[in-house]
Amino acid sequence: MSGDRERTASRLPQAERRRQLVDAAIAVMTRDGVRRATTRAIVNEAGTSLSVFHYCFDSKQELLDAVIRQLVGTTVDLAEASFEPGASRRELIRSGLSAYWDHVTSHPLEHLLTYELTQYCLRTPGYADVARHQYEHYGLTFVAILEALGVEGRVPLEDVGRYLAVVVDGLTVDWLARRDDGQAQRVLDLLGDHVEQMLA
Amino acid sequence: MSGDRERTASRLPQAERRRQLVDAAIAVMTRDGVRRATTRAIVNEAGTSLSVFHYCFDSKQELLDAVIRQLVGTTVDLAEASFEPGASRRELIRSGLSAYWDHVTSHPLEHLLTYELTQYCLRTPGYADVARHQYEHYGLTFVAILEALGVEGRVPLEDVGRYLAVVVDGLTVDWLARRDDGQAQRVLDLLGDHVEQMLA
DNA sequence: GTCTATAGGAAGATAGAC
DNA sequence: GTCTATCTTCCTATAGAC
Repeated sequence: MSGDRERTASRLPQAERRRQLVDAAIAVMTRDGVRRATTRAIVNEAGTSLSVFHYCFDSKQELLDAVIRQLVGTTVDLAEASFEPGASRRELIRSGLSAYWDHVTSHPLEHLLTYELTQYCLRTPGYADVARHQYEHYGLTFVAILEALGVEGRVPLEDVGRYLAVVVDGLTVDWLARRDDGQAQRVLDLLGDHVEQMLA
Repeated sequence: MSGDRERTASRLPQAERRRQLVDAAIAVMTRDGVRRATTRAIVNEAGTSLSVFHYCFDSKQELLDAVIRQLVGTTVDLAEASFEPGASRRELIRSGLSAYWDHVTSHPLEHLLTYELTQYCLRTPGYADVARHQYEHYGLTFVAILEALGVEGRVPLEDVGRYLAVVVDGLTVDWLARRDDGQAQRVLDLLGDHVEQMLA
């Protein structure tokens, strides 16, 4: 009897509560921004109370750590999932950039959130390394994709991958501010050209 | 008598107090981040009191408006000042990028602040247009520089300028997070190559 | 494990004397 | 114009009953 999972929306195991609160935090942060993601707003989103929160997390900082850990991996996975091997190299890079860009334009607030968290880390003592690793990952992910394609050009892949990451990142910020789809597409086309040249 | 400017560090004209408070706000925001720039921290930096603050500004939001207005122009001016006409086109673009990059690496917190303010605008209802204009300016500034150089290539200058702005912006974020001077330089070199190609 | 109630502090903004 | 003192609100975190 005592081992039964009671699904009465209360008395959940701690691990599950933590997941629930992390998801709620991400939902609030995505929708309203980091600034407005107070513990009250988060527990309200999760449908629990302040004391449940502090039963699962010692502090808000501890929740933020969990949120960042969960989110940093997401963008990397997205990039990897966007570049499916298959067609010619030229087509592959274009379709990969296109798939990635579709995600940006259809989930703008999620991408805005990653920038907010990056800056939070850059402004919070002891969190600079988190931002560093995050951006290290971005570049290395593109390098890994290029390696998986078996390409090799006159420019070191390390730099081509970084170049890709930098342009995509800069274009995302620009698009979030201006929402100019047409010019974003033209910049992506130019980027595709340049990547191809570097790999030629 | 009554018209004399008394320089006793108090009883300054309102306009001067406002400038003083805006400068103090920028100093605090640059050093400690937007999050920690409370009105108390700002008036402390300026050496005044809370009531002086609210005598000059109706609200903190009004101060923020003044701060943003003052800062948006700065980056634009910086880009324009970096690209001095003179040498050959190739040399000019490289030296311009180099001068701009010198400013980024020697004033990292100032550039970090501009990103913080952009995100603040993107997350604050009614301020989306401020971020839009800010990024509009960045691209147009590079376009104006290219036009002043008298160049004209197969790619529309509008897109080349935007491409420049996007890459420089993305690279700045990347460098703020990773501080990899060597790779930043290599990305800038690649950017120089690509710009040249677009103008060829 | 979850609840209500509250401590304790920091934020933006204001009042009124000088 | 500037001062000290205070109001109000909202935050994170805790206490203690159930």
